Amino acid sequence: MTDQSPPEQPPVNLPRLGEIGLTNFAPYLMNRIMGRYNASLRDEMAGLGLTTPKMRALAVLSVIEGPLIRELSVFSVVEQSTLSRALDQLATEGLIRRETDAADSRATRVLITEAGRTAFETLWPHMSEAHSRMFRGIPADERRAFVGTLQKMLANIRKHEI
Amino acid sequence: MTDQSPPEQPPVNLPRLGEIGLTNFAPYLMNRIMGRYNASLRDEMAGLGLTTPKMRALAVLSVIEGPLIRELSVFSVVEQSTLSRALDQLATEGLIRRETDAADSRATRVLITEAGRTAFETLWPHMSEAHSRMFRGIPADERRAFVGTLQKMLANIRKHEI
DNA sequence: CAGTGATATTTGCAAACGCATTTAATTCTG
DNA sequence: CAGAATTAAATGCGTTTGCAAATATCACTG
Repeated sequence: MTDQSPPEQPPVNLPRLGEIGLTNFAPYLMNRIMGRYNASLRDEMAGLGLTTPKMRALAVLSVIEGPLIRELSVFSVVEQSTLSRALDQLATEGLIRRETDAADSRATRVLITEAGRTAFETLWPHMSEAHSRMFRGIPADERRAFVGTLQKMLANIRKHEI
Repeated sequence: MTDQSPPEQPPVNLPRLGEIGLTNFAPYLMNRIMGRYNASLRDEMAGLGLTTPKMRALAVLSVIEGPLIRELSVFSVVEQSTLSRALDQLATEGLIRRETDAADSRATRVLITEAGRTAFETLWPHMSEAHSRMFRGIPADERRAFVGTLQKMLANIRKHEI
């Protein structure tokens, strides 16, 4: 696998990570912030018998009605086989139910149950609080700009996604 | 542990996630973007025999000289026991070496080797490219503002950290 | 419309993970 | 300064993860 046609970039010297500095490198900062955010929710989730994949599925399902599992996998950022097993558990606990798609019997749609909504609503205040903590002291217009940039970034990376 | 003095917020009705909308909720967007970013690096890393924790450790070590394992755990956003085992592998492969701290013989400092630097430098162009892709079409001043906000956010959540 | 290739989901399995505990060393306290 | 409490790192162990393969269904092609 020899790289036989380098796109347009001439072999310029890339700035090194050390020159940029860790704390100026957006992916590093984002990983670090999200690591903390996710960790801060884990305790709360554990108390509700939820894991990160289960919680993410519930969160998406609280907003999107009856997606296919493959779609849910993208939206919830959970690998599909992991999601499949998370859904097994959620179904056993009565928080979601699976329903074969009417038009394509290979496909499965996922529906949140009332119990599922309730579970997510129990968790939501904690997510909301973690969110507020993260943005503490950051003015509304800066928050808006930040989210706007995130949306552009998502558009950039989802080119070949859903 | 009863919350005995709610800060300033009266028990207002929290806006629901559905009202905010997934794609306006920063943590969701950040998780989704970083999920893609990390996944896009995984193939490259696999080819080099690296996993996410190993890569993160190397990345930090390429910038920070000889941190304690506990510090490296925070900087690299890898759980300490996971990091301990990742370092075992990196040491076996000759990419880092551990050195007992001179002043405290409980503690261990981690040093990157030349081979480690080389390995990271092989990966760096791909990280850099994933970074560029993420920010494609976003002007420099918007990027700067974005990173500025991230830095504030990190400061908010690291209150009780390093 | 049989056969080949794609697509949706699940499952087998080995590796990775993270919590809790252990081991080792340091610091604090009376 | 002995003993208790704390801190750093490693390890035991059950669970989770994610890749690859299997299963089931659908779409396309000659």
